[in-house]
Amino acid sequence: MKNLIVILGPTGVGKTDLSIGCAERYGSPIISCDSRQMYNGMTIGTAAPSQELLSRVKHYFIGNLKLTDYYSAAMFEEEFMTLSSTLFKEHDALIMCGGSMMYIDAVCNGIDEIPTITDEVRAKAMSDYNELGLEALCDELKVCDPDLYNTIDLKNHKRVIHAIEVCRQTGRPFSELRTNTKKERPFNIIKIGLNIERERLFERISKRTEQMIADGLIEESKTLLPYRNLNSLNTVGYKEIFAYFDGVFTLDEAIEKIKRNTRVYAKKQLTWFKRDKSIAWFDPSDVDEIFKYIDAVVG
RNA sequence: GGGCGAAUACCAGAGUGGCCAAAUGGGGCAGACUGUAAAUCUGCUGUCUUACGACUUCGGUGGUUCGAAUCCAUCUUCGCCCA
Repeated sequence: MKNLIVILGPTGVGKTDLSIGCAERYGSPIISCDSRQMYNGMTIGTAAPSQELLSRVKHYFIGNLKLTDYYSAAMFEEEFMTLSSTLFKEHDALIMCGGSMMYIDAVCNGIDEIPTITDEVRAKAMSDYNELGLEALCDELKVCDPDLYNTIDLKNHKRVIHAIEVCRQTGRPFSELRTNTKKERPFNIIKIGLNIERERLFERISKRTEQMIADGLIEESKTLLPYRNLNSLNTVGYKEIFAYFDGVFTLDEAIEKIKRNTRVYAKKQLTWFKRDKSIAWFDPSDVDEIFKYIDAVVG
């Protein structure tokens, strides 16, 4: 049986360093699982692996998308499955590393088959939301998918809009498309969760943010400014700098906001991961212990 | 030395006799999550494990009042003004 070693954890905990060590030990490339590092041109702000690391170990899904590309967890699942089936021919173990919770789950558990929404349906739903309001969409959902209406977070417009899009496009209730089943994978999954004391994590986040500024985050943001309205740039690190360009924040304020929003993101990641009982947690500095744990499974 | 103004929960800041454990924002904490997820959304945030409940708060002290964060006296600190 092949093994997928998943290295996950909150942002800034030290996943990249460990992934390099693991990759070299198990002779695997690294399959990144980071929804923002996939975009080309966002390297400083997303703390993407350095050029040096990239040349040392083969990485997938780093800078492979254009800022304008549409992408989703389901697409990642599909691409991952294709890629891994190829790579497993030559490797017994593969390393996947990243903190995008939903992408990790899409790979490990699968995600239901839902048609990609067409531009027309999407635009119509968006304009309905803007003109008629969230309540109107909720009313529509109540009729076309009562089950979902009763369980969905009706205050979360993104979810409601998407539900409406699916119902309209398929002519069927969104909830019917949800199978609630975990997909079988042709490989074992070993989840290594990395975490450290919160205070230390926040300290690292703070330092890393300062480093990003020193490394040229502002210059990088300048080149990305024309794309600021794209979803890819709705990303911690860039939006705050854009606000600084706008004069909304001073630079210091923007930096503080980045640190704070990164902390919030890290906490959100931990909230998500906490639910997953299949994760084995380690301190990233306990490398020997981590290797021991993986060796016991991989053999 | 004299005059005026301010003091509110972690911070900022509303409230100027009962509807006030006290608006709002920030921050903090917790949570949700099946298609742009580093997104989006929710709850809690004086104490009492839970409260439709109880108890302690609005610089200190003392008073007025059935009732005070709100009124009076006085003290302390801070800011401004006249010396």
